[in-house]
Amino acid sequence: MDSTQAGGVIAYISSSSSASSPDSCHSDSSNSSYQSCSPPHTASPSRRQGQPGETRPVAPQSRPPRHSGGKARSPSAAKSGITKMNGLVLLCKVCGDVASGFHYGVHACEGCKGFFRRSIQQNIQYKKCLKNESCSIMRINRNRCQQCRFKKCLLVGMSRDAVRFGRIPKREKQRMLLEMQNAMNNMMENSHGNQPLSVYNQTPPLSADSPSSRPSSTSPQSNRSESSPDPEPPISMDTSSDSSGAMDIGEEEVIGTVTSAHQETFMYNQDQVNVPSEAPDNQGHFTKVWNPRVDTSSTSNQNSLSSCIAQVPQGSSQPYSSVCTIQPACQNVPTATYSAPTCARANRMHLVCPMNTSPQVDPQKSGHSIWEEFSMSFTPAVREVVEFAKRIPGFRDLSEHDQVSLLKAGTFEVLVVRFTSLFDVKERAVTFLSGRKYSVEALRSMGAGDLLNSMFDFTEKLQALNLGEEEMSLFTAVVLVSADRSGLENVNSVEALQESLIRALRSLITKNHPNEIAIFTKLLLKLPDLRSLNNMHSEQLLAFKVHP
Amino acid sequence: MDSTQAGGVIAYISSSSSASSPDSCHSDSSNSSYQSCSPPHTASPSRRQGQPGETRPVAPQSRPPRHSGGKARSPSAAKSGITKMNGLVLLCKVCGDVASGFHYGVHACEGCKGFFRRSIQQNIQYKKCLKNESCSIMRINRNRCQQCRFKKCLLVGMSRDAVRFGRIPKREKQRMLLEMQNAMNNMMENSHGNQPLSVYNQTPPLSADSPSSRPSSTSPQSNRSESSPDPEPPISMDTSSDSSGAMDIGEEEVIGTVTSAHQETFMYNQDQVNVPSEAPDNQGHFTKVWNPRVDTSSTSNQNSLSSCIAQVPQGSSQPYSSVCTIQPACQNVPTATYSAPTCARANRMHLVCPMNTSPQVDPQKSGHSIWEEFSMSFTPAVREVVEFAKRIPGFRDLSEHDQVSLLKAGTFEVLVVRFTSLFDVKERAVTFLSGRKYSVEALRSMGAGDLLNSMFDFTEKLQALNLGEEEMSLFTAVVLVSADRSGLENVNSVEALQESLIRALRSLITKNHPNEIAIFTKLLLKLPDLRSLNNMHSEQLLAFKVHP
DNA sequence: GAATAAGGTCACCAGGTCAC
DNA sequence: GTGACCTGGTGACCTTATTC
Ligand SMILES: [Zn+2]
Ligand SMILES: [Zn+2]
Ligand SMILES: [Zn+2]
Ligand SMILES: [Zn+2]
Repeated sequence: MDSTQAGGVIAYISSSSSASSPDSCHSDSSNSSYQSCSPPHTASPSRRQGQPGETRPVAPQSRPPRHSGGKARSPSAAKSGITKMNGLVLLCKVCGDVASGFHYGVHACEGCKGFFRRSIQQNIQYKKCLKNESCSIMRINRNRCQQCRFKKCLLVGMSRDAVRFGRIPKREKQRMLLEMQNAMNNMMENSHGNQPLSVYNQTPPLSADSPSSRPSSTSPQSNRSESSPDPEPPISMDTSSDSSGAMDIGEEEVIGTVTSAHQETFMYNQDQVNVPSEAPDNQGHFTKVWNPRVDTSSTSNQNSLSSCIAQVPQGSSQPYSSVCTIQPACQNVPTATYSAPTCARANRMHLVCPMNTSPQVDPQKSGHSIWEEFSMSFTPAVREVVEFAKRIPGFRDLSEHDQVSLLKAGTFEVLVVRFTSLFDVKERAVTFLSGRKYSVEALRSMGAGDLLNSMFDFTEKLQALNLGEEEMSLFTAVVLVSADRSGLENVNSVEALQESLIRALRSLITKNHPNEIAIFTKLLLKLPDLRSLNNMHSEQLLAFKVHP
Repeated sequence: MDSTQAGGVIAYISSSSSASSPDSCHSDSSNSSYQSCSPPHTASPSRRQGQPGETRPVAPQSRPPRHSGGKARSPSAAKSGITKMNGLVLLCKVCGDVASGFHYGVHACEGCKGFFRRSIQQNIQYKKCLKNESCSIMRINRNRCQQCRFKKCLLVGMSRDAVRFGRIPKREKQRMLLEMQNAMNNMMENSHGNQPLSVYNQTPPLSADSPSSRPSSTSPQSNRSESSPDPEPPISMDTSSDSSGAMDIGEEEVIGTVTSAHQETFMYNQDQVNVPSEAPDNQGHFTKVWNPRVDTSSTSNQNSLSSCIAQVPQGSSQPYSSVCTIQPACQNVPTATYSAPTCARANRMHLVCPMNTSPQVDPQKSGHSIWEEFSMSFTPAVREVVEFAKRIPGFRDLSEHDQVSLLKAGTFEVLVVRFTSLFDVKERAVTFLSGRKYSVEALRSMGAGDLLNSMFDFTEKLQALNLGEEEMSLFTAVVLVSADRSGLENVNSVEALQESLIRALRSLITKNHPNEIAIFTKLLLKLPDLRSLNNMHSEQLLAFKVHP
């Protein structure tokens, strides 16, 4: 977007004038009439500060397609003054960068101002445009074609005789304000409608200007970058540093315990992706059928959870709703898909869930039975999660209520993580319970929707981190204790538990990937993604229940 | 990454020889230490003065041409200008050689700059890599595989769109310096061991020496010298040292830019909680209705938004729905509360939203008008968020679609963070638009539900971290780019952007709270909480719309 | 005197050159 | 082809002039 060319108007800035409350803005700042807080140490002597927007890039990695790189910052307006009116930041009418004032008759950035000055001072004749003399002029490409830039300057009205000296006449200021208001109102009006983007390119409200505006052109694009693309500088600071280095004794234990808990309660993991050619319906009830291995370790778990958790799978439909969907039903074949309940390819709503037996619905079955079957299919996995939770050091010390709450809220997220191995990123396919593998496209055509896509994306990114077993285990534990906390009785203890697990995870990663501590950060950033998946899932499930 | 070359910064150069200290090279005025030194005797006859190495007329002190003599630098950079800051030599991000400047968006050496230029000019198709397309690119072998070299260029972010002309903004420079120093210190401290670039430098083990020493810098940190124009005589010696590591230059800029963007686009902050006793209607359109105080500042904002974002908010109704709720309507009084729509204390559903004018509903109004009024009330704040987003370095480089998507998904979260100051944790009360403060209990009795509680909890935790303005700003930016990604066109660019912001945030926190890096982790863990709040909010909003 | 813009300065770069 | 060097800009800041 970059709206760039918008006419001159633009950007909202804040200006608070009243300073009533001292507190926050500590910065010094101040000049009243201008904006609010200013940057902290501004030392600059005589300038007003305010930094304009600059944009800078920094982009980490790039993707080749469009050059990734980065974009660049916006230059102008640096700190000096940016012109604004009541909080509005004006943009350069030529290139869309932040304007530094009213130059040669139009609001323009320092760059365009200088460019225009030079152009008229020395009677420069720029060399001909290499294209059609209609290059778009935006901040990032304004230096690519002088002829077109100059043309644009003239087009928007820059002229030596359009200069205005001295302070802005009050009257004019008022008029401007008014215009802006109108523009804004318009904006809002249309905004009622919906189409997001369309509006986007349309014009600038602002009056007159924007002559040239073509649609704006070209494309937005590009990405930024500047500096740091790399995955992380060798040393660098970072999170890990805080720990002093050495790993805490307790941490080792936590790591070990969590890891074995994970391994012993997770049977659907990678190695089993050997498609079992057949494996017809497997579950009868659930347990018995689904997996032999449950026994030993899994089965026996009942302890504290048993009481609590036992209920999870069983009781209120709630548990299901919060947890359910994802799940491969049988031990070797995970499944995965997801579709919007609304799809109804098959003439009937159907949850194309990755953990389902199959993405298709048997038209014969009644809605109720489908739902039931579906619910049961993931029960085993849910139980595994519960078992896993119980073995997380400290988890059982939480109140039963909180244990249940966390499980209700977090099981789905844990399952998503656990089933990472079930998604074949390379082939972009997912294996279902039936043992069949379906390509994402196929699933989409069957009605799978956003959730599936999102899960795929998530899985892909997670797999890309190439975590080891221990890391996966710890991460899984973190995911669980980081589940939604609303309704918890004792948030603090959960937080404490979370902290210890996080610490262990960090140490582990620091140890295993000394040069890529960013992995830790990336993992933490997966948490919000999981939360989103959880929500999408809940919504679909709800819809599914309503319209089976 | 391979080579690791630290991200750009780094290597201290030794110039022992006396000659000039790097500083000396500096030019006058700014003392910033970043400059480029140029070759000694410049042979070129006619140049404009400003050339590097030369003495400039005006400058207070002329800098003697430093000349090479003694420095031993590695290869390239010989005489030409090497960019350095206080003795730190920047390295090419592609090959690790000494960088000659910031080219195509990244610090690069002359070789890589030229190589990249040729690559993009003629649309060169290099022949396929003979190995795995993963050749490491270092100074000594950079010419061995063109395909991989070009790939590396793109990877580190070189792009025509990332070009930056003109001088480096002072403020950024300063920041950069500071960070470098810090980074260096850190590096020294912890790492003994690794030294990436060791190669280049000789090294000094560093320590203590003050590298840059001299006027400014002696110690790591601090001091910016803003004004002093180089008090120092040209000579001196300097620095040598090595090191590496370090923060990327871009980070400083990112921090500065985001911080000012935040400050300048946030008017509802703290200080304004002064209740405006009156403030009659000022605006004529919606504005008028919703809140008197909107006037001036708020009203006028149309600009940028209008153009750019105008579009953002506008499009689908979505924006509102996804964003809406939280908001103080007027510029000085924030409001905040939230209730479950389901409550219906007043006999009618009502969204007790913190950003609403009041927790109560006027029984006279129609559901529709209430909804409308409500929607409008937060318009200004939403607009501010949009404006803020636009100024996040790199945000505008995303596709329009993705910009809109992120804003739709993340505005609510950003607002929750922004309005942290509106919640009075001590008294457990929230101020509404009307200027009245309501205790949580009162709100609950009016129907506020879980969302309010959760928001309160969130706010409390966030406030407890005691973040400074810069940190809050960066965090806010991170929140936005970490919004739900489903539906994005180009997840990778968003991710890259997120990474750069995260990196900046981490550096900032590391700098400000060297002993509490856990703060960084805690902040990241706030993201899933925000996601949950967002979902609760959406649900309520949906319910509200369905049953106004 | 404060605000505000034209112009000047000069730190910095994209590109072009041309010995290797 | 490569990359050290130049040339021709570019634009962040600053100084000076003008107007309210
Ligand atoms: Zn411009
Ligand atoms: Zn052109
Ligand atoms: Zn290089
Ligand atoms: Zn190669």
